[in-house]
Amino acid sequence: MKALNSLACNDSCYSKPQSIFRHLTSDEIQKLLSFKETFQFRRGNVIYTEGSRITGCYCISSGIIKIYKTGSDGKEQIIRFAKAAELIGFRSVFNNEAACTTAQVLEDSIICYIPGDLMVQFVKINGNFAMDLLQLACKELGEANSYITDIAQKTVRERLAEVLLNLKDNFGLNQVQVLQISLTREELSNIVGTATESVIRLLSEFKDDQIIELQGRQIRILNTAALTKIANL
Amino acid sequence: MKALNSLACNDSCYSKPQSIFRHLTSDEIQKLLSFKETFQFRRGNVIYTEGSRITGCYCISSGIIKIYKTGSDGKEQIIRFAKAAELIGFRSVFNNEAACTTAQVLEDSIICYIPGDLMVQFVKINGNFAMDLLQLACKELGEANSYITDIAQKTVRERLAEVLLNLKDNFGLNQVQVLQISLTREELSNIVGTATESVIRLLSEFKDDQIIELQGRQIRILNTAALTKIANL
DNA sequence: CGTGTGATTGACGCCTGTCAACGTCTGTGG
DNA sequence: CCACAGACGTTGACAGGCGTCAATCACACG
Repeated sequence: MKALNSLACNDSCYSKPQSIFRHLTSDEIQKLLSFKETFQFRRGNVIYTEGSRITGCYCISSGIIKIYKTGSDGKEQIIRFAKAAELIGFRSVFNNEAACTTAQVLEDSIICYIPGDLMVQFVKINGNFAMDLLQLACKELGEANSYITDIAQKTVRERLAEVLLNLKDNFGLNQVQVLQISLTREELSNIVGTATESVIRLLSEFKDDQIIELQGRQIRILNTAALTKIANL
Repeated sequence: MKALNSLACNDSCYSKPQSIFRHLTSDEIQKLLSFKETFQFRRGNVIYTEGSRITGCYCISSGIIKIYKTGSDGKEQIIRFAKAAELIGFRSVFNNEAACTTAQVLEDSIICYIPGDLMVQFVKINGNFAMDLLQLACKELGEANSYITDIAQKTVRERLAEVLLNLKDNFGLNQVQVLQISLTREELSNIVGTATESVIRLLSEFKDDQIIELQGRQIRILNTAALTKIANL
């Protein structure tokens, strides 16, 4: 992890229309700029660890982060990913609790740290910002609820298909239909909630059925419709 | 469902220290009182249905509500319960989306309806209220994340033990250690995320091991320590 | 008393987790 | 330049947890 001059963070944190900070006034933006710190992280770096106290939120300027919980037997469960312009760590800040997840860098990232008391201050004085944060929390809550239902009721096969579709929606495909996120088989299994071997076997089946192509960690999606059908959406 | 004179709702909605409305000013409380409507619901009544538009939140004055999602094969997945002084429906209101869950009455309830635009208005003008709501959403988010990890990684046996412990913490035991919430075996299975028959078999095993006693839907918890051990917490 | 809902038990088999062995690739150090 | 270690991926064997189907029982209610 390396501290950077704040200017190194492009303005994706606060000026883009989908930014969580879009409703701050220009005075508040100035304050944000003067307090935030920008860091560079490399693959594998841990931003915060489950159980640790965190004193602020992190806004992703670039890169990809995985957010996971560690189960009682030590196995990771990936809860979600975060990419550019997304905010992480706010749950612990607002609840004033230790982090309940670990945030680890999947692809080299530039990340802005925003002190928690500043976030709280903005919530209290800027109703529109409060609404945006509330909406963000509620959006994640809705996604979590769907996730619970899926994991509880669907087979591993269905869930893997759904995960591939979600990754496609979140990270897109390149010109040759390859998923624009690189995950190990183990990480895939930690999203689906299954054993690594099961993921490998199912991916092979999908390949045999010409639904996907595999080349190391590159996954080329050939037949979205088939995946949708398998996912039982 | 029967409309009641507002006075029929005791003041648990807004005056108790743990109420979500505890930080409203007296002016705002007056406004809340003039806009809220109070209804009586009976077991089985549906407060709102997945997919429907809801125009406000509901604050439980008394009774117990189950919140569930319906999976693609029609099976219910119970996400959580709500009891006195708890707020439901706020996710849809703030995100301005259709409800993603169904709320159904388990035990006869008195419930206050609060128009959504009033909630939004309070969030925007009262920073402390906004913080409380944000904390509520974040608290549920943290619980949902734990739930995801448990369902993904634990066995049905572990999850059932954990569910019994959670029910004990949420609804308590009476003088003779009987859980103070009455659920069908199917509802239990819809929390755990398993088949009804599996719940029945595991409950019988717990009974054989003298961990619980069963009498119809009454579950008497004899050995909390054993449950904790089984739950692998 | 018939009907319906919920609870229970047994039989059966498949999905899926676990264990083990082996192959592949990359980076490191001698 | 090669050997080796270590991480990751793959495949096979195997068992058992758990879902499904079916039959029966218990109980409440009109």
